[in-house]
Amino acid sequence: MPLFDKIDPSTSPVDISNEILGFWRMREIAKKSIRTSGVMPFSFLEGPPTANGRPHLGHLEIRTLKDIVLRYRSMVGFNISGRSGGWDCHGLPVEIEAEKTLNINTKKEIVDFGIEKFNEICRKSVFRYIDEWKRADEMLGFWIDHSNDYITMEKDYMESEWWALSTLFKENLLYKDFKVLPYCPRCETSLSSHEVAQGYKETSDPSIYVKFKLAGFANKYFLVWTTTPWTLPANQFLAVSDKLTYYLVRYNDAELYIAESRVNEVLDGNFTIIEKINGRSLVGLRYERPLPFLEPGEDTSRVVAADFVSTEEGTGIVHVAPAFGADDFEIGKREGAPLLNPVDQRGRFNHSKLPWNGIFVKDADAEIISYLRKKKLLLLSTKFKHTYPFCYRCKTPLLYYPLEAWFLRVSSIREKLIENNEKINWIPEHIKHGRFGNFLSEAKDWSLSRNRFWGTPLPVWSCPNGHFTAVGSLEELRKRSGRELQDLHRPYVDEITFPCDECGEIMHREPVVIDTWFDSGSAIYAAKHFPFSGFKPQDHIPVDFIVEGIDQTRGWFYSMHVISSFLFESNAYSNVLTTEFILDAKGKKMSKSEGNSVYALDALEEIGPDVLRLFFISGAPWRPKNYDKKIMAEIKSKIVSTLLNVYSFFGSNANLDHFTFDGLKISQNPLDRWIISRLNNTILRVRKAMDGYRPNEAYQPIQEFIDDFSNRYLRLSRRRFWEDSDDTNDKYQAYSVLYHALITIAKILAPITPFLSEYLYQKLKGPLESVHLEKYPEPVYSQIDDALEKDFSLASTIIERVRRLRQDARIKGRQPVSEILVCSDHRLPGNITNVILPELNTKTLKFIAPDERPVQVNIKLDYRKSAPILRNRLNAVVDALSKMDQNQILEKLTRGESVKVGEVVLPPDFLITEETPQNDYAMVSDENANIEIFLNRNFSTELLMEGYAREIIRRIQVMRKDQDLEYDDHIIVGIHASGLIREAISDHSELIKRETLCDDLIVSEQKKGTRWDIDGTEVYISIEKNVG
RNA sequence: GGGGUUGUAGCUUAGCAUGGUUUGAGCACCCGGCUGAUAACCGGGAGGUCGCCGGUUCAAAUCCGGUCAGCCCCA
Repeated sequence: MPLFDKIDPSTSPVDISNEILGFWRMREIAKKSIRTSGVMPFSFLEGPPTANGRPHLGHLEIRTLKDIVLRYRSMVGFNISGRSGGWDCHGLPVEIEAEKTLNINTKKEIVDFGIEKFNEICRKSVFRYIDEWKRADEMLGFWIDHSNDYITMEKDYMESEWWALSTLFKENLLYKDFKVLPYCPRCETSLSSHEVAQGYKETSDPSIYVKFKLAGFANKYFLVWTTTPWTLPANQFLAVSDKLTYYLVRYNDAELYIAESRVNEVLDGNFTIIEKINGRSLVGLRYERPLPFLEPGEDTSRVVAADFVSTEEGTGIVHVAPAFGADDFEIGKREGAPLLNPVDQRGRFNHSKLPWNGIFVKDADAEIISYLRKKKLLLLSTKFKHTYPFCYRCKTPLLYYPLEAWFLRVSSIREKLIENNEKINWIPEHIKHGRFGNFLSEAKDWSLSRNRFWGTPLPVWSCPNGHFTAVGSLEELRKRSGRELQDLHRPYVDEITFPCDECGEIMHREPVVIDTWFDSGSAIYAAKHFPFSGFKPQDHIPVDFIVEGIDQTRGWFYSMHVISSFLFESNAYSNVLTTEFILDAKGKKMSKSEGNSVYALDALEEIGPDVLRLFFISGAPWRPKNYDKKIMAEIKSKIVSTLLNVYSFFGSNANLDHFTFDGLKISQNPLDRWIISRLNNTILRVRKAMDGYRPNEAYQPIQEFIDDFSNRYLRLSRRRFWEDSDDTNDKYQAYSVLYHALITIAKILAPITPFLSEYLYQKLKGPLESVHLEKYPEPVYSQIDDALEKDFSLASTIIERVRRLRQDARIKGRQPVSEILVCSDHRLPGNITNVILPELNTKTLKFIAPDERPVQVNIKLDYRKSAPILRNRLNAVVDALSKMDQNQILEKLTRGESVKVGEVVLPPDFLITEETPQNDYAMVSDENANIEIFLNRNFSTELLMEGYAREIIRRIQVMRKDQDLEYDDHIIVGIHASGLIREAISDHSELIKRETLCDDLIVSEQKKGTRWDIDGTEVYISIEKNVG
């Protein structure tokens, strides 16, 4: 019974992962691995996805990085907490899906249908693809504990949020206010900045220049620009900048005020300047509103100063409608004007005095423009292309609309946010002070409430006298109302009322739900049901490590940071890794509509988890990656196949020799010492990368090691494993090194390619039940030998250069040569020379001093310098020069003396020296390594015959392979050949027999078997397995 | 319009915080070679104005300024 399984090196990575998946499941390795974790605490937090969409490649990347870091930390000896999943459940996107199912699209229809039933549909749709998510996690090898997931729509989770919200309310950090917010008139709700950001689109709007007549003047106007004519009925002020200069100009018989810097842009040349004044002087002037249908309130219709007035567009005079702009609203408030809002919540004019009553505001634009034209108050009307926000779900243009809403006073803790950000290790670094830091420094109050249905209800109750109470727990609710709630969602919570503490009136809940970003941002405490459980925030906040897509800088990264700063005065996480998108093979964004997106399960089934995981760390995760099948193939061949092949080589030979591993025995063989040194250096580099949360920096050292291991160490060591070596000790040591390196690379790779590593570990009969129960390899500094690694890099150079030499000299690699001479600063020790001798296929290799080099020096005239001076004496000098003693001239030249040639005296710089190898030698040099190599190209008949013998051996090996013989099958060979080759066969019959496991070599006269042509000689070879 | 980021061979990339020979590698391509593990390997060839312009310096892929292009975020 062989100890090490034979494997087919071309086994597909997908098959391997399937096999290992079964093994893990059967043995419950994941559980055991978590149980055997170390003692140092390390905490993680899963950013919760919404499972109403299918997982795709980008999710796999993020989950791979999570898994790599956690597996690594676990192997290094950390006790990981928070290794469970989480699901984000609430929000508009979920409601959209439910609306689609019901084929409805207004709030009224939802209410008519019934909030209870509607929310039930939402609840179900949230987990539509959860099985697919869990399947993808399993196939990817993401060891996350799904039995312990936190779910943001569960009672405990929501109760924790209630605690948080009531705490913030009591500290006056949660407040209700009337503000102008981006608002979707179709969905009838305000949108968060995050939601707005998703809906910007290029659009074309009217661009009109309107004349606002100065009160008390017949023909004097302010020229005002706007792209929203429908807001003009609600005009209450005009704003100018007191930092700008304005002109009063005469233009087409009217006098107009306009900013100096805009006059040429807006008016064609036919104007004359009447007056030049500072904006400050305009402040306080009164005007007549162009659409005077509505009562603007006392002390309005005058010019005010404002910072936001710019001269990049418009006229430097801005129309202010406080109801329809955030800046406008602030001015209205500042100037104490009553709010004038003639538009209802569905976006229609709702004032009977308006000619456009009942019309959707955007549709009224055209009519308003023609009204102004009729009144001769329109100077100019064109179209204007710009980006404008649309509702990301229903494509309706958003309005800025005054609403009552609940806010978190984020602006009040801006400093704290910035301070806490300093404690975070951002990877990549630039996000800290770039994208994230910039955002924090202008943090605005968080518009928290949504006038919707499927979300965490705001736990604030109010009474008719304007008193508010926030409820912080179910227990408190029970005490106040005497009722027990099983489900905190609407509509159940809406039914709960209780008397006001202050006035005794009945309190009703404020009928809003909260932004779902507050849900996910609450995960640090709500996932643990704080403060209703034993969870101690000081022990777990900040979380050590999170990783999500870079788009979360304004999403989850932000909401967690804000909430944690509010509630725990701490940063929420201390290390955060971000990822960029996975693009298609051509670098195009993946999208459903383009049909080029790749779903997680498809990729896992086609490519396999290990190759995908390697792909994700094959470059920086925070840079976009192209998902290209060619790259997958390269990764597979360079890493997966190579390792399988090394194992396959090891396994088959080790079995033949009945090898069992009994600890690493490093021989004096430099090859062994070298690869062990390389291995330890690799461990060092990989650990450094992993400790710094940069798994991508581990990729290259690992790949380089595997290359050295397979293509240098093993190639040069091969003979040690199969020859009936006299030195069984050396062979055993070689096996121990090969085994040790293999099992160590399996451990190094365990966090990265968990399946392949496990596969190798099992094949190698590792001591533990699973590689994932192992400790991560530690470098053994005494085994690192940098000088030796340098020697080997010189050895590699020599091998490469000699191959070049042979090629130039047309000497096959199989043909032994008598001598190779190397001239370099550094000489290799004899033991390393011996190692490379067979590879060079030379009888001797000598290191020589520069003066021992087999070169001859030719001294030549430098024509470029000498010809213009020697002119017609040139040929005579060249002739004389060639007849002189070259060595004598050389001596003079090295002393810097001139040389006399016949009658002519040549200064040293007229002569150039040129070295050429002596006749018998071919030469090559490598300037980088400062090395010259000479190969003696004379070879005796003896060497020639040895070469022929190797030609024969080679042919026989090919035939063995063609016949699928096992390594240890013995054969009988029959050969027909003539001439020198026939002689070579009989002279070297022992060599041929040994090399090919041939028991009997019969030289026959019959032309039997396969016909070969060796240097023009016909050779016939037949082989058969010796069964005897 | 503002901020961030990336730009090195057909593709994937290393080098860039600490400037220093001729920018290294892998894949793919062509020619040749090696091979009792290999879908592997080795040598050579072709392929780079290190996005572009300018500055600092004896010296710039690297530092500085500007600019162009892609991507992301914001308005």
